[in-house]
Amino acid sequence: MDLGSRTKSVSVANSGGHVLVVDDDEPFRASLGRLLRSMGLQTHLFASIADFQGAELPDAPSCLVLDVRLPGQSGLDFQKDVAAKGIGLPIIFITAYGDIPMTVQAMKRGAVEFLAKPFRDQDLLDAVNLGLARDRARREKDETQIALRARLDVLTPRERVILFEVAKGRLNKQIAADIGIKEATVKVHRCNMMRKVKVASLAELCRMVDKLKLLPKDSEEIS
Amino acid sequence: MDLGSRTKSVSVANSGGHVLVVDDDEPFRASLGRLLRSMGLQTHLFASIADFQGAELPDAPSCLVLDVRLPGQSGLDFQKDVAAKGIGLPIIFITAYGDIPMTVQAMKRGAVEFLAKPFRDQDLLDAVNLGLARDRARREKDETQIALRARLDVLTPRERVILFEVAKGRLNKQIAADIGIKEATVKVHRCNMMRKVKVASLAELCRMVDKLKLLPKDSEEIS
DNA sequence: TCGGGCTCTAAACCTTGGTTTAGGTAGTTC
DNA sequence: GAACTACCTAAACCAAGGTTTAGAGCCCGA
Repeated sequence: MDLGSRTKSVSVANSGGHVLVVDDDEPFRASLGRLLRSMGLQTHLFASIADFQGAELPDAPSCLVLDVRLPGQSGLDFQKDVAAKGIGLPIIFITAYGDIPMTVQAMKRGAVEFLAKPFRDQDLLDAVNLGLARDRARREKDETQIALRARLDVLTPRERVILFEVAKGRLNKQIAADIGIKEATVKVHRCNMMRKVKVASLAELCRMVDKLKLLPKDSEEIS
Repeated sequence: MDLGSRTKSVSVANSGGHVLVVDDDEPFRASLGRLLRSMGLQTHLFASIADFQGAELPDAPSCLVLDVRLPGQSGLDFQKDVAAKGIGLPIIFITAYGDIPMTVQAMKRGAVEFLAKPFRDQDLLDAVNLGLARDRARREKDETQIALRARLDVLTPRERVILFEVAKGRLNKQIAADIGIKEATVKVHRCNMMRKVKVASLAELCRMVDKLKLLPKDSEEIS
């Protein structure tokens, strides 16, 4: 990336977002910050991973622009840590001294982009857009999951049991026999459960439960 | 990869599979073939993409080992073609003259691995195993889809309509009003439909339909 | 053109689900 | 300990789903 001489011919298509930059090269970092801010993005600049870790993550769609070679921990190791911590922050790597194995490793672990310096401004902005789009999707999914769990939280233990049995397609009388109560009672629990989780049909209930179950799953689109 | 001097210390963990190698370097190609065959894999060696395209794809879990730089079409362009044709064959790239943008592009498009020559035999075998595993999963998914479609094929038009309405959670009487027939008739179609698609409960039906719907979707696991 | 097969239609009958009402028990608060 | 709350239990009644049987229309090959 050439410092200075930013042109307005580049474009972003997102509706705001935060970009977290970790790079120990101050002039480069500042230049990157100017570019990103000029596109209406909010920037958070860090000189090291330690600095980054000390900071609070914005509660908004974000992505991380990370130099591979950093003092202390390498960017690739940090990527692994971030993934292990369950923080699904999309990462864009930039590097002056990259090689192919490094690139492959980063991409395999889900990096959005791996850019070798020097790169075109637009390439970075495209990557940032893609990263922010992914983070938006991830955040949406997380929120959906939280909302689903909230709906389950209002259920009593019995109702919860019956929810899962019903979602499996078992009959009231089968459920009743399993847990040793009368079918009439199962019906009551079932009715209350359906009201509490706010579903009108068995079909809706099944879809709700299935969405809930595939929590660990995460489908990635390839551009 | 060093020609000759193959050791048995390398390992594969798959239960057979086909590896399609496209590389214009004959000695290298042959050496690769020996390595793969020594691990119990079936090999198909091609000197060019044209040769590969003339051949028939094995109807078994397979993966493609592709030199990036080939006479005529480049390996990367070929990857795009293969993907566009809907052939989900996992691709492992090998190259002597790779760079980072090339690597990133290949990985973004779903390549299993991108190996720079020289590489360790085990790295290639690991990649082949991963590729074969992915292809096995893909083939299984395809087969599931075909089986699901076969179950729908035995339905009459009316039954098909009612299947989707029922799976949406609509009541018999609502369906009846929509399509202008008596509720009694809907019940009959519904009953026949459930028997034909071999599901015992509405829950099963919903899951069947939902699996069917996410045909274009393909979740990729990151290693 | 006549039977045979397939589809759509529908009524009758039975099973299952859904809702209301209500009693019982345990824990909590005042 | 009385009142309150939350939960589990269950019967009674009504609504919806499931199954069987059967007739009407249609196309096709004998």
